[in-house]
Amino acid sequence: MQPYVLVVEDEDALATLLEYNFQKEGYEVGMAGDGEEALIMAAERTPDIILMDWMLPKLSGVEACRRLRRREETRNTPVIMLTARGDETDRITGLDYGADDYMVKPFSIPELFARTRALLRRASPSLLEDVIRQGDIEIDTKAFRVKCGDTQIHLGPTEFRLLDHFMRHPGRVFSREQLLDAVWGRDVYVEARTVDVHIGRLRKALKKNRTSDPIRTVRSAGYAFEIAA
Amino acid sequence: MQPYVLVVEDEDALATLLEYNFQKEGYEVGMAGDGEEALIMAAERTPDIILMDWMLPKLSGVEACRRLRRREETRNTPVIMLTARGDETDRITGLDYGADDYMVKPFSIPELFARTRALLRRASPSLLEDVIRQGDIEIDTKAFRVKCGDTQIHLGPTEFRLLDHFMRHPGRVFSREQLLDAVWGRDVYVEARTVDVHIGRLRKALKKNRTSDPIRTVRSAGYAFEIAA
DNA sequence: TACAACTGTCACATCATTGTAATATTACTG
DNA sequence: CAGTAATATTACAATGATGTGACAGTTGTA
Repeated sequence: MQPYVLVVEDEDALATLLEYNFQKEGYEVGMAGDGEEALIMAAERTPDIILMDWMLPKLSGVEACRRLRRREETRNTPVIMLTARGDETDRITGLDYGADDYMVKPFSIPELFARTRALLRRASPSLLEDVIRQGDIEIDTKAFRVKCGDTQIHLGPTEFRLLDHFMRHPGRVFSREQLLDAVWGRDVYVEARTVDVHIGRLRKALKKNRTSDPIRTVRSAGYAFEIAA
Repeated sequence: MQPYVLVVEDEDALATLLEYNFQKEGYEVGMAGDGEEALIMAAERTPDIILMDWMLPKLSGVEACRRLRRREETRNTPVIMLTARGDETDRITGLDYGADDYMVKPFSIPELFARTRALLRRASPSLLEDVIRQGDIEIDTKAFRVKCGDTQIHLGPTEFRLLDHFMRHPGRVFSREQLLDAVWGRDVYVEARTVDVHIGRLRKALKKNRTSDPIRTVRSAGYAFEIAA
């Protein structure tokens, strides 16, 4: 689905500019104003990529970066540093503080997009993919279409997101709670059993054009998506 | 048709920037990192235009350019040279090495677009055609005319721009907000639901001469344009 | 000024989607 | 094989999103 970018920037004008542009570009955007907040937000929901100011209140960008690297979930999350001209340029260019790329302010937004995409492509290619295929099932996230074999099938929004999530993580088992988080959203209060119903709806929709069921029920654990080999 | 542009640039940052911007502008983009690769890629698929760095590994831009000129397919392919300030400026201005235009880094992307279009217009005008066709629907963006089958139909300005935007991005789903941005303009304050009304008007106008509705409603996501296959 | 074309907004009808609870079915345990 | 826990299925009411007609304001033109 949409990549989730965490923007850590204390300067309001730039923060708003980045938020606006990344949203427009189709990213989900989280905003943090200082290093501590950044760590908290990154813990709540692992970002797909992080843009971090070099100079931050409370906890500098470099230090925040280091701490992110110590956590399992964010160990490999790409980080782009945003630096003002002159911020210890030597060390920055060395990229030896744990960031994956850096940009010197003022920078061009398109170039930032370009680098963001480059890093995302490396770290989680499936996020940038518009068309995902698993066996004979294919979804186009730009066109919101699902093909099973060579016939289109129709899914409701929730079923579509559910299938999208499954197809980006084939084989992996997700608990109902994980699915609620990933597909419904963090702050949505919905019964866990509701997942069953949507799984059922998705299965029904897919069943029309195929014999085998690509969704495996893992008793007392959750569900997984896999195309029989 | 999308023009196919071959970008030959070894500096990663610039290469990515160019790739990104040209894709965004609606070009198909091929990337090569040095002169040899450029020749191979140009042989595989003849580009409509080439952007070539002056200084390249293995085979300089000038030499690559000469060799392209020797091949039948690429003899008349326009080439824009990208030069760093100071790269033998005298000769470059002479354009006696076979390129059709040149730009000195750092250059502005919009200007590069402008020159690219200018060269394309000269070399293969049909690529910049003002007429867009999808199935039996055809619009002439210069003359502001719309044909459905072989009868003219009349659209208001907003509906025309809406259709124009849809036809340039067939299949893709746009949210109301994206449509407002693209069709109404970024800083126009208009209710999102207004899009619905114009979609309705566009549908009504198109319906007169065709049975199927080319605009697909994607619930909770937006609208997409597509001609049934 | 009167008129026509166009636009944006609202109100209301309609329909798809959703979450839940109730019920049926299945898989595991001993 | 019975008993139990977990999952599947169904039905349904509430919700939310979309389609549509009407209307008033605007603009440009005869």
